[in-house]
Amino acid sequence: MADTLPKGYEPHDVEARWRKHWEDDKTFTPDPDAPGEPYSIVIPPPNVTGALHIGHALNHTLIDVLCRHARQKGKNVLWVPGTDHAGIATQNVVERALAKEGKSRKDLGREAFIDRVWEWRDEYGHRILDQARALGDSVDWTRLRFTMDEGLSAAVRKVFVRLYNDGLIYKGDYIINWCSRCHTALADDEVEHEQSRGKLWKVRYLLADGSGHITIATTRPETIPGDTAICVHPEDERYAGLIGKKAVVPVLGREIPIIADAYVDREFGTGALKVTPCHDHNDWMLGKKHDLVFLKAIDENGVMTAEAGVYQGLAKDECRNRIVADIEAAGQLEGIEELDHAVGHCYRCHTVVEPHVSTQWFVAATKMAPAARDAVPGMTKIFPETWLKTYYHWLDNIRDWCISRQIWWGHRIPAWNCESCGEMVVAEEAPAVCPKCGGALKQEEDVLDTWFSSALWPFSTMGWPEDTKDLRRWYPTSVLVTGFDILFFWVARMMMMGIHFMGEVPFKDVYLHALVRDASGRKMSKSTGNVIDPLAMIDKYGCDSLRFTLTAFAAMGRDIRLSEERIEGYRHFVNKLWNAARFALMNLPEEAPAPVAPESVPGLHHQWLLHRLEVVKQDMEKSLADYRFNDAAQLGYKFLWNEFCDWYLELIKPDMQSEDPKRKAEAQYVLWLALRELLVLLHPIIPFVTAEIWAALPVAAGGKATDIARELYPAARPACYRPAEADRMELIQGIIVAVRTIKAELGISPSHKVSLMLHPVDAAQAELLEANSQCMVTLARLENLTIGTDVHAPKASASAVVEGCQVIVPLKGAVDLNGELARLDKEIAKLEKDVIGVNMKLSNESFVSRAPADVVARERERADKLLDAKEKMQALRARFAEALTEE
RNA sequence: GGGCAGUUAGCUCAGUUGGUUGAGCACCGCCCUUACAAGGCGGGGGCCACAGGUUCAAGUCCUGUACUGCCCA
Repeated sequence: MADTLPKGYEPHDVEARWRKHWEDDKTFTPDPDAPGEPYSIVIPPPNVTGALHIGHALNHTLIDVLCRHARQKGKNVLWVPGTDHAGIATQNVVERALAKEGKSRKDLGREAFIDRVWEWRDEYGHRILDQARALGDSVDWTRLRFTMDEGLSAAVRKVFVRLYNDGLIYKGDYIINWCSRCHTALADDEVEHEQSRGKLWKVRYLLADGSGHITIATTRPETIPGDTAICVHPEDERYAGLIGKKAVVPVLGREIPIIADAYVDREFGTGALKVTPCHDHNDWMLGKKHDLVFLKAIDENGVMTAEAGVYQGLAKDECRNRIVADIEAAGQLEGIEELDHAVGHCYRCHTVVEPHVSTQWFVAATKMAPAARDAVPGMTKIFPETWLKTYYHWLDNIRDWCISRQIWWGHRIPAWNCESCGEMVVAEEAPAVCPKCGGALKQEEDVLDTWFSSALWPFSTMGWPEDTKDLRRWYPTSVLVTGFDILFFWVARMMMMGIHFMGEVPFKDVYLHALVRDASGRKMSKSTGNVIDPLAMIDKYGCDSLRFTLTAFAAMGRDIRLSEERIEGYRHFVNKLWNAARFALMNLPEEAPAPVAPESVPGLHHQWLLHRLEVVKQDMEKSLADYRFNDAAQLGYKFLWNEFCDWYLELIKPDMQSEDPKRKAEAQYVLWLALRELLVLLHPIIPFVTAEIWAALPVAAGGKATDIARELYPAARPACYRPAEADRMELIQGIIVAVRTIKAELGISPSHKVSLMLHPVDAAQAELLEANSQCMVTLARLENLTIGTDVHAPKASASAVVEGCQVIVPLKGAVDLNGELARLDKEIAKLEKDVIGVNMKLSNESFVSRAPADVVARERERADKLLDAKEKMQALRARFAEALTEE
């Protein structure tokens, strides 16, 4: 058996083999008719053009941990994989490819272009999915979905038509965010505001009656040709006399009214605001309110329109330069100030976004938001809770959602306009002719926002609008796991759609994880060059190392600072497990050891280990139930390393060498049992290495190795929960550590065998020590051990006190006696400090009378122990000092 | 400008209802003890950002200050 596992863990082949096995075997394809409580998660669909980044790795790891654990709990688990079509991003990619051929999409025409995008999708669109496979995602690949699939597209059309008929979708002229590079409208939250240094120009507008001027401040002088009013605060005394007068737009010469509105911030600039209703969101609102003229001065390409007069045809930036120069020449430029202000950028291409008036389609989010709001936290809980306020704030201030995009790749809006009578028909399938006049129909050119189809993801992936088994079984989903950055884009919108169409929230829990940053806390980005590529990490350190690292750092509500060293560090953990398994295999029989009742195995070390295992089983389950991933990882880490490896494996070595077949068989059985359960506990986090070890462990004669991915979480074994035995074991461990410390601090080689004398507090302790003398001899490396209340410490002895038991190591040979004296003094000083601290508490009248009785009792007990230890140490020191002076 | 986090060992972070501050890495000793040197054993290192308050008791609850980060306008 010993040679079945190589000395160091080699993840490469192991991972490849298990990935293939799980997919071929359809291990993660659930049957809706199978028993078990349903548990489902839909993957946050990655962008089909994307490449797997570390954020995906975190997201998928956490979901996978939950899914694998849910399976272990006997649940019927569905994890749906898929991608979204990423309208703007994908179109950009294909347009760039076309540009290399010297063509534009217009050259191809709509249909040919869309065919071309599909070709691209078929060729490259599976890249990110293949990358996800590398992570070990336990998704059901047979249920793979894409937002442009026929079924999901039908769902989009149905939703659109129903919302339209319910008055929740409408078409109209509004000011929207326009990306002149992507050439499309964007939703409010698709605009990223960035702080940047700009200028504030102060410009004089002459009054039409020649009585003077009013000075406004603007950050965007190129919009001056679109001005249709000047607005001041109604209570601003500086301008009180000007309200109702007319001002003249510089250079253009148009007369515009001076109006008053409390919206104006008197402190900002000059307190006088120029109003450009077509080119600013707030000005749009003022324009509507005051019934102003709407003048479009900049077109959708960022070029000045005819309204801009002499500036017509100029790019807006060029216009800015020219108009500022002209104003200055006219003597109307009063000054220029530096100003930090937020500028909106397109979240896809980072071009500066232009507010723009145009005809668009909108979802009446204002009407749908309240239901989504009220469902939290009653129906859906958000973890961590700190995001609750943000969720509410966004929904409370939501504006209608602009869903039309002026691109071709996506779900084309299912609305047709009659070319004869102008009638508009909204329908799931294309009508043949105009139902009103029989005229020819033409479909809307625009497509829908990708997030519109993503919002349906929790039910469209399960087959809606058909009434499918999957939907009945798995909707609503159990939890949505995603980054907080798409709380609005996605989570809130799924809530609105789920509630409206399914009558039920789309998920019971939402777990928002943090962003992965680099070691110095910066966001990872290609341009900064600080990205950590998960695939490269997997290649280098193994998938389990990466997964364990991400899980161990996934503390709630905190960003993860990741560096390669961390992943490398956790590779050691994976290797540690591997080597523990190698040890087990070397010491286990060919076939599974004969079962014994674990609760009746003699041997304090077995009882201790089994007890600890019970505690860890419980704690880990609790951690995962609370989405405390880092705790779960930590529990596994410490148990494996600091208890199972550091102590238990060492403690059973003598058992394995034993001549007593019963003793050896018992140890083999407990080892086998505990290791198997430990593997199951760790499996959700590190699936590959645990699967490999599991398969290598001996099975009962004639039995076949099973797949750990199908194993159930180990059931509780209450009879093995024995805290009293664990405490006793800890005493033995304490004595072993005390001897090791004495050796280390006195410069005695660890391998040098010393004598040990133990003076126990009472007969019970004496008995316990006797019964466990062998493990002390082995682990503390003793040449002999004397136990008894009558042991007489030689004067020249190093000593310690553990749980009242005096630990005495007689010193001989060239040992640094002064060193021991210093060591004792240090120990005594420490004890003294603690004694004083506890006594201060206990002598405090109000502590004794007001603190709970159990707390006071605990402090009393502690005080007794400390005092006892201190007195014993002082006595031992006194003897030792005598020895020193005799020399 | 509004809101939300964070500030604990040299570094990165845990610390769930208030009840002796923990871990990993780094550091310093000593060890090739036949699972693992990607290892073992031992050790040092923290007035928990600052100032108040509540309490018998505060890293933990409250108020304020400073700095850092994020979101929204």
